[in-house]
Amino acid sequence: MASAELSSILAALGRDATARVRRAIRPLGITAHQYLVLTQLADLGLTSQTALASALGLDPSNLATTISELVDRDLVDRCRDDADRRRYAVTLTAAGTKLLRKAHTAIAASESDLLTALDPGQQAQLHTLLRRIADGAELCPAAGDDACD
Amino acid sequence: MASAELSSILAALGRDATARVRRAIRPLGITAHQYLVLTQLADLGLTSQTALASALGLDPSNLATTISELVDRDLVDRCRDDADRRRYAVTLTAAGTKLLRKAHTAIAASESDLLTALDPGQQAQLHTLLRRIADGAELCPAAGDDACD
DNA sequence: TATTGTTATACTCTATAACTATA
DNA sequence: TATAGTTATAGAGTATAACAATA
Repeated sequence: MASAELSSILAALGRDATARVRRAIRPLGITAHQYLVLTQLADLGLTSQTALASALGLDPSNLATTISELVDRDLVDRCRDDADRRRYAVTLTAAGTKLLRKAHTAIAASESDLLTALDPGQQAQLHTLLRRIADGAELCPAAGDDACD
Repeated sequence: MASAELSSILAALGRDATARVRRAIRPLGITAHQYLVLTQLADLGLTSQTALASALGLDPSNLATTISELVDRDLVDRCRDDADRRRYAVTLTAAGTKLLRKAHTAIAASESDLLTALDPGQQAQLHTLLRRIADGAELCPAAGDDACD
């Protein structure tokens, strides 16, 4: 990775990070996609699937599948939005919240060796820079409407 | 991506970066994997497949497939290492070098909007931090032996 | 016995198009 | 006509195990 573009470095580190996440959460019985959705739901509270998809950079068609899996396992709740009945309103269940907490712990433990190369100040700096790119690039915040029940 | 671990942010940005690379090089008729291998070969000169695999963080079994595809298209050259005949010695061909140059150009053009969120100083900083992680984490440099012909 | 690389296979992820239903 | 979501499908990427050849 000697003289690569930013895209290539990000792609390589991203692949490594994804593999790390996958290994860490495998004992919990969820995939990386499922974990991503749970995390995003925890952040956004209640949202539509389109909002979720664009926030995560996933294709809506794939998100539909992932959410169905999570609903089947009672980790998320999906019901029609009364204000716009095309939409679904999606939220975490108590079980989903609980499992997500376990996942966070497992992942945090697994990334410690990633961070040993940086001192705390550098870690914070990196976090800030990455977030700035993520926010600026294409991840639209997307507002969650109300509804459900 | 409000309150996520470093792994999650890296995974998300990595996915985006991979998609960006894929779109950029699609007109050239190569996959992201193939591009990665070409890039790495340009950096390392002549190497074994094991060295390549560990440098890229790819599984050797998948690398075998990718390299075969590249050999079929005459973008890389693969022949047995005389010093250790288990090994292959892999290099870029002239055609591979040429195609790689086009790919670099296409990718550089496609990542400009990624970088608008950061000023030049921050871009350099980010590059440094990511490289430090990449070097420290698990990407072993791997020495390329001599051989071929 | 350990290492280099291959093949086969199963699973996950990505991307597209065609579709339903609501607006 | 446009938007939210679904289904189906094909292609790309990831992971594992079993194997051949060489060291």
